[in-house]
Amino acid sequence: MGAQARRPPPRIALIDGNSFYCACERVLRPSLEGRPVIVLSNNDGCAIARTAEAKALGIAMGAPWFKIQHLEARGLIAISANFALYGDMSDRMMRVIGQFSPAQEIYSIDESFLDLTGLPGTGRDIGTQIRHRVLRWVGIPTCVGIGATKTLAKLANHLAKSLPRLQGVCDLSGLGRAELMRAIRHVPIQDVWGVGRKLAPSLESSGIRTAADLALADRHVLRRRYSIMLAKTAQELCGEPALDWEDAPAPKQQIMSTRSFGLPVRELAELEQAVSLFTSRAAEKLRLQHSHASAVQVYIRTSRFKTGPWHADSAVVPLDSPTDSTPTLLRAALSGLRSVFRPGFDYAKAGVCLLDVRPAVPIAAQGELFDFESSGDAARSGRAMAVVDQLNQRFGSRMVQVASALHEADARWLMRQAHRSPSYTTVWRDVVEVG
DNA sequence: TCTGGGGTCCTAGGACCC
DNA sequence: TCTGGGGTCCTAGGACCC
Repeated sequence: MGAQARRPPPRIALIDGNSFYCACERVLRPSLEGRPVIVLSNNDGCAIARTAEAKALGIAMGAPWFKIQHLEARGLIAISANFALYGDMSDRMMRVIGQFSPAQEIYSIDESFLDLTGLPGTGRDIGTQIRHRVLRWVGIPTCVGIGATKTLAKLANHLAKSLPRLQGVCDLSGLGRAELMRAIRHVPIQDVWGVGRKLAPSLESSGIRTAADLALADRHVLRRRYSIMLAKTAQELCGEPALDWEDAPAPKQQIMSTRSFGLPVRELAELEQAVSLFTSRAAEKLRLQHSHASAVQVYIRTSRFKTGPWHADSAVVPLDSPTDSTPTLLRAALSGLRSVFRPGFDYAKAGVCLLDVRPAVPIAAQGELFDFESSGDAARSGRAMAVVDQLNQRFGSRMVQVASALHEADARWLMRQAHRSPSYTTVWRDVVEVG
């Protein structure tokens, strides 16, 4: 028990970028500093990131662009999303954060957990150092929340963001139970990680209105009336870990590629083009993680927002054996598409989802026993796919495509990106000019 | 004209078996 | 043939996350 008692208390940090996508744009265009900026989703549909100045204009997360466009007159700057840039900036930021601890879990493009347990220095000191280094080396402003569990780290991060006097760092680790409850008793229940827009009203009607209320609620009742996840959240809010630590990202179990269209699509031929492109993108992701899929799902749908004839359907096409071959996946996707397509509708969106994704096993160990001929095909197909992926990586992502996807420039269904900024860090011809 | 995309996990319910 | 219970597996759908 003696050794046990001296073990340092758990200390988990959550570091995330403030208005991350906007911050990435600002790194390369310093003139955006101090101005209201938003980043628009694919298709310039809605706001998916907002600077503090944009929030001050009253712009909500997810606000449709056509409803807020008039704010351009008041200085609002809108930028079409550039996910290649954000991914690149994310890699740099995560590497710098990873210098502070050997145990890092990258949770999303702009969020990273870091295990600070046993490291020298107070949480506040380490958090402040992280913020300064990321800002100086990468140019991204961050906030740091620290707690005994992941859920408390998330909550502390939320406090660090909302209380200016904390200067971007909030450390809830090392607090006694009573102090901890005092610290979280003003946090509304809907701000707790794992409580969303459906759960919040339901909990409120049972008298659970704050994070502290949830922490103190009866876990058996939570388990019975809601779910095991909510019971775990309550446990974590008390400082008792209930969620696992994931050092390496688990391979995806499903892989999607889907887009809304820039213009309504009526013709099967155009949908085939789009579905072909989505399938080849998804297949690339599949091969990147060295996996095979056993089924392909295709879906199409008309607009959720327009009145008029409505149609949405999806089909799952099982494959004879798991594969990563674009042509095989494509045949399945297109047959699925033909089975759900109905003429006479204005389709607004389509998507492809690879299902039952598992790590690839050696060709000899899969498929039909004694099926030498198809094994040979699989080997040839594997080599061809590797060449296609190499060419695409080297010369640009659409260099080599299945013929039915055609050239993007010919596709009228492609998304709008009216506010696109150059891909400074990822495309040579866009490398920033000094001026 | 104009409302994102990509994921995970849990649960309920049905099919099937003994 | 009917009834019942217990168990597993699978799938669809919901809720949540960023």
